[in-house]
Amino acid sequence: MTSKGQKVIQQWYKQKQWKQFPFQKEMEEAYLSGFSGLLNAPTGSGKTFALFLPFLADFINKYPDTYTTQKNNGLLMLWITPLRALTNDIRKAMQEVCDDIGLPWRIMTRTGDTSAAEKAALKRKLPEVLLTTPESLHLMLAQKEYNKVFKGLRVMVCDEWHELLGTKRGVQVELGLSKLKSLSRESELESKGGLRLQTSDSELRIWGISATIGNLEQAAEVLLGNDFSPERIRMVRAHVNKKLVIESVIPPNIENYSWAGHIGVKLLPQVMEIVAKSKTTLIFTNTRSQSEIWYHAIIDNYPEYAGIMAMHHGSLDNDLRNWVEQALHAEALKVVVCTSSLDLGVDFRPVDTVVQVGSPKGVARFMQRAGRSGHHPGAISKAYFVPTHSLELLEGAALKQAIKKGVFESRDPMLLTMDVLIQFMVTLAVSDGFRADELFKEVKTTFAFADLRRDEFNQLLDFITNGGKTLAQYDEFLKVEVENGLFKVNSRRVAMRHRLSIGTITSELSIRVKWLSGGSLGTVEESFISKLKPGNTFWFAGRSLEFIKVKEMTAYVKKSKSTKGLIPSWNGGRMPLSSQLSAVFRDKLDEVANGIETDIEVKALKPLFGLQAELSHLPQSHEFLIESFKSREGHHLLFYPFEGRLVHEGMASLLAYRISKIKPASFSIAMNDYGFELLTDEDIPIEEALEDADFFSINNLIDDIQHSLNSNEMARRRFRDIAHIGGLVFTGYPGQPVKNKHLQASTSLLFEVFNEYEPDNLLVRQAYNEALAFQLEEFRLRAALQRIQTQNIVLKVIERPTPFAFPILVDSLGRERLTTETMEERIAKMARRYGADEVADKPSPRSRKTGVTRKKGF
DNA sequence: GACCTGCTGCGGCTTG
Repeated sequence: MTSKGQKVIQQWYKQKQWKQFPFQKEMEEAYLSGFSGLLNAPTGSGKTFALFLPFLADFINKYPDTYTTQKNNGLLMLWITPLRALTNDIRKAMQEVCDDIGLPWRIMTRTGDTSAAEKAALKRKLPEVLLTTPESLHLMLAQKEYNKVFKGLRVMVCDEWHELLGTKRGVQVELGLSKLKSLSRESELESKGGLRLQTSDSELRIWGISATIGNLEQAAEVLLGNDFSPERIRMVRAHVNKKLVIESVIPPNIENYSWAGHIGVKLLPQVMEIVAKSKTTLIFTNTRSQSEIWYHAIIDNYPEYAGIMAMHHGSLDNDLRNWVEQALHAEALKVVVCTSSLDLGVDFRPVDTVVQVGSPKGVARFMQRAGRSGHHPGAISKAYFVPTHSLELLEGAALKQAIKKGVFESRDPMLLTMDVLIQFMVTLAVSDGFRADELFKEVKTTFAFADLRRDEFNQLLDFITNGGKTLAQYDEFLKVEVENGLFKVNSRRVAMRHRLSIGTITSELSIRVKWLSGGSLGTVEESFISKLKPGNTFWFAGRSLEFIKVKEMTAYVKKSKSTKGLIPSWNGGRMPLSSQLSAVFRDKLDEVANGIETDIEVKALKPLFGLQAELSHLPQSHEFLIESFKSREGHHLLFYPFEGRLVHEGMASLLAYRISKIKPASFSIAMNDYGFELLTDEDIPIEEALEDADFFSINNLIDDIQHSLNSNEMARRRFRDIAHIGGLVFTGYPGQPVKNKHLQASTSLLFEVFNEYEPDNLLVRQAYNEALAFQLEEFRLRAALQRIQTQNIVLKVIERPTPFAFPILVDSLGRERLTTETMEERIAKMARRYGADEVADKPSPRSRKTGVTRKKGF
């Protein structure tokens, strides 16, 4: 039997001359039967309509009168997206449907872009559907009488949930939802009449929309929370078979292609051939600096592209980025060089080709990017993989295989992030206040805080009211007052400061680059600008700029004619090769070692692998290769776990520590995504170390790690963000930021104080846990060690660097130094080498070049 | 024989 609502929708489809999406029926059935759940569908598959239309049908069925007589008030649907830009597009699409079927609804957005007038209008009369971001949702929860806004809510949708899951923004969504769920239950009890006639179906429904990830079931669990019974949950899968063609660009002369490097401009001619025969191409690079370099290289060598080429990355001014996006839409551009900044967002129909320069580091990321091309239903996505060094070409083969086998990375949800919870508690205290028992119960329904203990919760309560054990004497930290059991912020100043700092995204302070004549180009880092002298030229935003002066965090520039100049680099996150892609990469390597040569990438790499076998060994899956050689610089040991650079970093420090227990030594450490190197100026007793069954063991792992690297420093860095999110430091009023150094110093000081006087402080504990989980990838490190223990160790003494070793030896910038020797021993050793007088001024050439200090990030 | 990495995302304006 077809309901009235369904009929209206079907008519709409007919009017549009659209076919129903294949998963539309299933989605409709699930929604109309009152389920909550997760819709697994890629972007561009019509997922917005798939959810919005059943929602409309459901409404029309239940309130046919309202549908025709416009008698409706209040928010019915809340739609959360991770991107401001998405809200506008979706709003338009929804409004069109409503207008088409004659439903007099208002669809509105509420983000940081929303003007004060619009916000006022929103308050005066609530729209039926509101599109927003996690941050804006929390800002609404920080308003007085927010319960009135949300009490009639029927459905919450979280779009692009895979993007938020696994982040603190995701936890923010979980917490916000828990509040809305409990509001819905309250109003259910109160409601008599109005729109909430039938209690049975008035319960809040929650739907997530997610691209395919490795843990979809868990994604649904996290979104819905622990109080959702499984029989009310549905998973709807779109099964949209998007045709994807992947091609690796093979360097013409593989013998001469560089063994190391990350830029890849050597293959510019091949890439430009692809660009020439495509309509519109996106060239994805891994770093902002790399996109500047590529843009520069294209303009230099293919000047005819001036005017039809653009660049897009996160440090460019918003106006510029918006212009690029519009120009893409309008088919005014032939090629855009970009970073992940174009991973998501508005659909760019004209794009028919995607080029990925360098390793995409993960299967999902590559799929996402490839999907930016051929965005019409039924169109083919075409993606090219461009290796930046020889061995990386094998990743091309691995990517193809992973996609064929349907391997996807998981997004692990974050747990017990106390900083986010503190912020949420103060948010509620700022608006209408909260009661401890009720809030504890609500918070426990979230996946993130399912294991939160009451004593921990009490610690947080104490923290926001009394500053905890440590900060009790500072007024600054006494934010929340308790009146008759109600936790509430009474100070207007505290409330305002809190609203100013809602959110979980923290960022480094940067220098804005502006023309002398006004107009902003974007931002660069302070460290880059400090390298420049007035009159120097640098390249940024695709232009040659002359640096004039710095004033109030702004670098002023004017146009330069010089074709040479520094290109800025930015310090961003370090993405390791994902464990899934690493695993397929090892499989491919095993095929190579067994002489299987079906992939064109493997065929092309034959000379390289031949040389590796000749100079050393090609490890099969049951083997673990270690290479050892001596040079002027000292004794080198190279290990190849193929587990991504973060794991290698931890493993390198760990093994260095374990070796140094046999014989004290100072190690220099270098690593890439495939392996790592230990270097010391004395003989390393590696055979002896390998005989010890505990060398690769996970016994005492945490202990040994804490001895081997500066976990304090790692936690301190993590603590900076935590303190920020937890509201322990104030970053200043908009437009007049607190100087970064002050912020750095005060979080550092707080960390010291806590560490010393309150080591069980929840935020400090969180800092150590985060360092372990995200900086060291402890879980993966364990798994890798366990795997290695089952493998046969193949130790090869080599004469000269192998194709495997070379890129690591080159990767000296990430070199770290681990010292277990006493200072006297080191001085004595250097004295023996240089003669006593010179010791003080002459470090070894290697360490001068690479720096003894740890790289930023640690 | 030859090199030199590190992404994205949001929000807020006036008080002490």
